[in-house]
Amino acid sequence: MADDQGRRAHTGRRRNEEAARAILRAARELLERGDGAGVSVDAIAAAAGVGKQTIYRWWPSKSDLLLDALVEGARGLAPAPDEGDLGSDLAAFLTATFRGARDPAVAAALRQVAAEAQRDPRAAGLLRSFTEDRRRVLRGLLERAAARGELSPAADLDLLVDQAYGVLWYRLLIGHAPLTEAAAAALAAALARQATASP
Amino acid sequence: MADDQGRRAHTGRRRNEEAARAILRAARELLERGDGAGVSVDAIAAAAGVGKQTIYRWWPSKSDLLLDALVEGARGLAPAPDEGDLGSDLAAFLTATFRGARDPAVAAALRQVAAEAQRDPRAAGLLRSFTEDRRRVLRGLLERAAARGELSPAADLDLLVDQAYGVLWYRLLIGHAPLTEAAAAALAAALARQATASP
Amino acid sequence: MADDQGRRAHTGRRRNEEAARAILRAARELLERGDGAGVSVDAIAAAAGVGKQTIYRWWPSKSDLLLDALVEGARGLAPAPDEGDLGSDLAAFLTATFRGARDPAVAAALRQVAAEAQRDPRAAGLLRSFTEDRRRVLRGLLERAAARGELSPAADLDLLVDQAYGVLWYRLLIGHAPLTEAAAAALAAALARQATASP
Amino acid sequence: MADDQGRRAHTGRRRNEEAARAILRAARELLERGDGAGVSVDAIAAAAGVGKQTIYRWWPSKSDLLLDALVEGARGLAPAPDEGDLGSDLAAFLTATFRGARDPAVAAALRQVAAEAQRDPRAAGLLRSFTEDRRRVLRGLLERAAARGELSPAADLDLLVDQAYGVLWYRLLIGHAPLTEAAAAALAAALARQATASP
DNA sequence: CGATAAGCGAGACGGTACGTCTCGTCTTTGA
DNA sequence: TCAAAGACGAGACGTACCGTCTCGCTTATCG
Repeated sequence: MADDQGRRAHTGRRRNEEAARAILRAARELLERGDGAGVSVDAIAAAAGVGKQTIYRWWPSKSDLLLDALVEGARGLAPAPDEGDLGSDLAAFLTATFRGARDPAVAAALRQVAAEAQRDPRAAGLLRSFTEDRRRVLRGLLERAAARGELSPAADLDLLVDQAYGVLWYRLLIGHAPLTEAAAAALAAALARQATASP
Repeated sequence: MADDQGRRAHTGRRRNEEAARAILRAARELLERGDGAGVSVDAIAAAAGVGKQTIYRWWPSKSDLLLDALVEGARGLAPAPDEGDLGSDLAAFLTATFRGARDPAVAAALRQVAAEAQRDPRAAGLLRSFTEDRRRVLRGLLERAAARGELSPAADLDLLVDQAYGVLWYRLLIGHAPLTEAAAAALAAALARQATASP
Repeated sequence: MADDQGRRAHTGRRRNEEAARAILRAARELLERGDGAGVSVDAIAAAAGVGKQTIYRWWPSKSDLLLDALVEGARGLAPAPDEGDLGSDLAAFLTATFRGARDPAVAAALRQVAAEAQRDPRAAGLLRSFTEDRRRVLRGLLERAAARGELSPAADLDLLVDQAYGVLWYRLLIGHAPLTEAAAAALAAALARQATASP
Repeated sequence: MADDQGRRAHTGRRRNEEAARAILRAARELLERGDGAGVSVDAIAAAAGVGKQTIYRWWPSKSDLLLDALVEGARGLAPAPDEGDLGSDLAAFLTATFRGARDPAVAAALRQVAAEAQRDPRAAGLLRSFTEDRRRVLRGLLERAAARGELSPAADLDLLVDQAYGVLWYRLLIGHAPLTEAAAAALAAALARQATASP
């Protein structure tokens, strides 16, 4: 399906990065296409023109692959702006983050990985470290605002982070409301108000 | 596994409520026991001493069963207090809600159902309506506070609800932090501050 | 309501003999068709319109299935004649036996099972007991001749059996010469001569 | 596994005979060790401390390698004696042949190659020419006896050869009886009797 | 004597088949 | 007359091999 014209060149005993890329691309395409249908490893392998073992050589399980496909898609999504103002920084960050998660392939991958994580401890670990990383970025943004004295002393940074990503995941997984930019802006404003309000 | 001593009595052509209860009980036990291992319908049927068809007679799919097991466990958890004060109402509600979701069987069921919902549209619908119901309760609480004039005109009730349940689900599914009562209280205070702060 | 040509009727909790028959039939057809190509379980399942698990429910491994397909095909091949004369009894038996083994499906099954038996101890056991059974029939024929005093006292019945089946298997597996009826007759005559010759 | 002390010296652009020998040795060791388990090319390569390609450079397929390992082991086993007497010549030849095939590595190789031959036409061809060669030796022995006038005019030389090797292969592949020297002697005597008996 | 040719260990690659697992549907049979 | 028992079709999972390919190295041979 992916690259029909021309076989991939072998790379001998070295990992074939092109094959790895084809796998990730196929994974993302299938995630995007099949709406939550559940993507099979066989399908990914076939779409990438790859033996199944080549997938399992580099990714210990389907979850790892999906997470990588997701990270690939989410690359560069969260630059963590620093404009000197909590409100605008938050708005910029959450808007970008929501926009990234709105990408169909990214959204599908996030959802599938989250689903795997509920069954497979290994997937849970992967997802945990992925989210940990994202949390740290947002927390850094908040810490800079705190250092500038913008936040009320009562503000709980971790709880703020939980609220921001909580809304994201909640909407993503339940699907009761879209991840619009307006929603991101409203959430940013609300969190800024909460963080600056005196107790 | 479940009811060793004594066979269940047949009830003729009427639904055997005792069997249904045994199924739910077995489901909850397996959810609780198998830490995220993924519970199979066959396992539930065997544990309940029940034919698989008896399960599918009353629940159209595994997700429906798990959701019922969950609701069974969560029964009465959300009384939506009305004490006349936003802060204490929110604290009471969130504390009770977090406590309910902390129950191992309830947590496991929520996680499994959420996982199913990412693949199966039917499960997604079920989860959606389940959460919709919970959202409505919390929104009612907020609306009453608004009617009492406690909220800033800028407060976005739906967004507040998303923040509250977002934190719950986010912690539940990612597992980076526990659903303690302290967390519930802190969240309640933060949301109250946000809702009452002037823009 | 075993309706339209094609679908098999379910048999509920009982083994579906029709499905088993379809599996054996498909196995024999594929054995016959694919000249030694090696028949896959998936192919058999697909050809029989059956889930793979249904095969593995009744046959613990591919070898068992192939052996059954073979026995099915070889049914009634070895009536062990008793006409009161060693020469004609042997000729009749070997001719019938060779004719049976000349059937493409039977030959293919024999060869495949023999191949499996060289790797898989379980298959080896199966093949052993299959051949044991055939040996016993031929040995009975020889014993009756011995009881009639037709054999030299020096005749070694087991060795005669080994010679007869040895030629069969040797030709079958190496393929250097066909299992013609003339060959069976010549072998019968040679063995009779050997068995009756005085040391 | 094979050569622990010291790496093999490179031979530059010349074929490294030592590597070839290590491969054959590893193959024979694994055949002997793994009781019918089925020896993989990867395992042989690893045991010989050799790249897989080095195997495929010199042997076009696994069967070729196994057959070579076998021939290596069976070297000099079949001198085709000529003592001027059918009985003793046959006994000497069959005893030596059975003894050779009793060697665990030789037996395993013969069995594995025979197994391959049932699936792979190339392996079938190899096995065929290997057996053809052995047949010719035994047939030569018989022809000399015939030239000496020892055989009955009714004797069918090819059928005698088939019986001798048939018993060998039959016992080897089915495993119902061992390839003892006593069996070889008995077989030789029986075949001599058959060949000399008047019709 | 330096360039070149080939063998070598290593191991990734595309493929095929294996045997296991679970889902949701179906029918029989035991109480 | 139900419901337990469990077989069934479907299809994904992760593993084991096969025979091919390329890399980076080493050594003999040839210009």
